[in-house]
Amino acid sequence: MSRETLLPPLAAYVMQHGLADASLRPLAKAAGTSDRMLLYHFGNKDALVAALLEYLAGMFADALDTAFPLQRAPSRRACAKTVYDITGRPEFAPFLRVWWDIVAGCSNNNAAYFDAAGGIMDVLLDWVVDHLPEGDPDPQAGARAVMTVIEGAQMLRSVGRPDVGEAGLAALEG
Amino acid sequence: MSRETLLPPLAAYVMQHGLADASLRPLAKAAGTSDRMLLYHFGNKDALVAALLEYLAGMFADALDTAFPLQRAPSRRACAKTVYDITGRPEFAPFLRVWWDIVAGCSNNNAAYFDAAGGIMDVLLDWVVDHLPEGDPDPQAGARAVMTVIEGAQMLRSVGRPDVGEAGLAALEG
DNA sequence: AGCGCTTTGTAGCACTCGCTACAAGCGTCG
DNA sequence: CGACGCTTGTAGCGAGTGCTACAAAGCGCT
Repeated sequence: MSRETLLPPLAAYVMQHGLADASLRPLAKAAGTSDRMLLYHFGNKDALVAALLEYLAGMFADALDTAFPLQRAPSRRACAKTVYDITGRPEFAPFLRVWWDIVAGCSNNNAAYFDAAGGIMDVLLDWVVDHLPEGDPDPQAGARAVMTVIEGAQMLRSVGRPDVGEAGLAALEG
Repeated sequence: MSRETLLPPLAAYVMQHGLADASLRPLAKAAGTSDRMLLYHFGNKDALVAALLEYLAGMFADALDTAFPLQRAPSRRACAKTVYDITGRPEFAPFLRVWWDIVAGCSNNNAAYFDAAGGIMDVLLDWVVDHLPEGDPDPQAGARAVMTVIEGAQMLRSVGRPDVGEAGLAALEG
């Protein structure tokens, strides 16, 4: 048993139950150990969560690449719509649940969450840049515009107002 | 002492400490009572939270109207930028902290949070409709586009990537 | 005054939380 | 073999959780 062995089942548990109320004993049970051992391997809960966040960010990046490989979108709007649709698929729901826990943690000034969130956004931003149309006049600005609309639409979908976000997606120019 | 007397100090406490880890005893202390009395007046914690969410939604609507009265924006983009700037002011930070707790709660299938979030989004949507330029060709669609970008930009600001969201705001057409 | 109702205080329940003290098992190496 | 260090189990601590049992105030009513 090591961190590397422990992280996958721990991440699976978090994806199913959310990050906010993941406590040591249930986590340990999910990974087939005891809270005692989690603390032995990670030091304390904060370090565990930090390791978990990093691992989950990697999982998210992999999942994105698997779900939507190399091809470029025909337009900014199409790129945004594609990401929106992909992340709306059931297999992405656990990621979003964790994501909103992370965002909430950021607003409560949790440094680890803040770092993780920034990293995840950077990964997603790069990913969008690489999937923008070939001839986009300003891929950096384009990716930012696309990201903003995607995230807004995802949030609105999460709170039960998908129509609002989808109208926002449709209004994206380019 | 009644619900109406209790709610303001309770809401103040939640705005300062977040909704996620607000427990009965600290809440009661903030309101000058005991956990025993909170349960007496509200029945149980879920009902307390539901009442609190409703009260906070009202506070948010009032705060919006106070911060940005009746005038209309010259463009959709300006309208979005104004809301973004207003909600970036320090006095709105507590609302956003609570807001992300609510969104996270929605992703965890908490019905009370879901209802509150939907209501708040509807209020904000109506507010945006009323502040769009006079001659907007399609205020409903416009407000939705504006909302999507605002929320995306707010989220990106909350996780430490304000530049991304602001580029998104700048790319809003109209 | 005495009754009944609403409001309040004290104390406690059973539980979970993160974390730790202590010791037993374990394989490795001298 | 024995001693050592890495890994693990058991048990528990002190604090906090939502909630409840019980009783005592305060109040208006007849």
